[in-house]
Amino acid sequence: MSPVKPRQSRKGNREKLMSAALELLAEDQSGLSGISLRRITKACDLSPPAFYSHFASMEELGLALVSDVGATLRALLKGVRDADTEASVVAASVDAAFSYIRGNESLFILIARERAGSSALIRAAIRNEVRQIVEEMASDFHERGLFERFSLPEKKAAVAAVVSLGLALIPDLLDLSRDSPAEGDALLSQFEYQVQFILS
Amino acid sequence: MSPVKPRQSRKGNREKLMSAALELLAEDQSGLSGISLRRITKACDLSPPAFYSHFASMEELGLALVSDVGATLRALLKGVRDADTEASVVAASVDAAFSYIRGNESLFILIARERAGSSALIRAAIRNEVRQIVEEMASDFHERGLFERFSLPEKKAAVAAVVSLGLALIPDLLDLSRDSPAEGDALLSQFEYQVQFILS
DNA sequence: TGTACATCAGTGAACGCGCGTTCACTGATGTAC
DNA sequence: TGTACATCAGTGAACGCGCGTTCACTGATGTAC
Repeated sequence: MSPVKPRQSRKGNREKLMSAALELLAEDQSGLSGISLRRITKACDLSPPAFYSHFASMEELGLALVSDVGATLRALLKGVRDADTEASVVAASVDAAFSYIRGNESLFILIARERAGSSALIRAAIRNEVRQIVEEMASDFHERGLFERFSLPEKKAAVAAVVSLGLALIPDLLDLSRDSPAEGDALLSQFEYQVQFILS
Repeated sequence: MSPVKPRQSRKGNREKLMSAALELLAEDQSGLSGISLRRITKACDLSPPAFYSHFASMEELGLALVSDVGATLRALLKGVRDADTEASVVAASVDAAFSYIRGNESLFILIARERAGSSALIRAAIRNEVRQIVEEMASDFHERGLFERFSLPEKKAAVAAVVSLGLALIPDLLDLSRDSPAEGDALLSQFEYQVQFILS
């Protein structure tokens, strides 16, 4: 009966802010520049100024999110690369990446959207994460003698192409499969064609 | 000496609004959701409410811009397809598209950014323009007997891949070549590799 | 273990700002007579 | 050609709103004694 006193807790609020931002990002479909500091703090039951105890700006929060996603995705892809025929590596990577995407849509909405988004710093951070993933995969293939018909720079170009196509696929996939799963499937099978073309 | 009376002119203001929006979009790098109705009208020496004489909302202006860019680009690519060997068609299309991009950066910043942007309607419109371009090019190749090792759906997938990679290239190219032309060139030559891979 | 203290993540109130949108209006433009 | 008129793209003033950010402050938390 007494009015609820919201009792300030001081643990894990940085993480709460980050995941609230991700949720808002997915709910709205507005990009980082469309969700406000005030909405994020409200979603965490914090006062607006509390934000500044953890981040100097929304951009800094965005950078933190990008670095999280990059680390997670890199770990995921590394784990999947123990297959040792070309076909199985490709299939496993694509499968893993996409099932992860399905389960963590909001992370990828962030990446896909901010890759061409409004903050130059965030664009650069995403570019770096992607480049890192591409370099790791290409070197890995190189060392393990896969795709030997490609030189190392060719391997990088090929992996970069697949990753870029995959990223570009995300917004379309989310949009289309919302009201027509069939169109989503068509998109996916077109993607499979494209991967085949690239990896000869 | 007398204070300038801004004399309302009633001609071509719709177009002025559209090109002011494009300019702001390129100056800022903030996406459609980052430029305001008020800034657009101010750039045209119009009062804010004048906007509503031409568009019901910013989104409607965005749709008009997308349709303009699509029409222009389609015309451009059609003009370039009279080359009749595979290599020359590819080279001419890539050249034409990229020199056009260099000269009309703001149009492509719009497309590249709003492709994954905040308005579902605009994303759908861009998807349609891109799809149309892809279909036209693929059918055209088909009729003229180019790339016969590909079936029609394969041709579409291949063209779609090239276009998608090209669009994804734009923000990176603009960002990187700003302070390091060398990196921009590296990106372009990687793109050439990728086009070769896809078209076997 | 208990107490004093420093730290610093939290608070609410307040600010000025630019925003989209409405309203009643004005006067330039093109058309009909 | 000149005049009366309808249309409708323009105007300035006003609105309420959510925003980021500042400020002086409070009180939970962990550490040193």
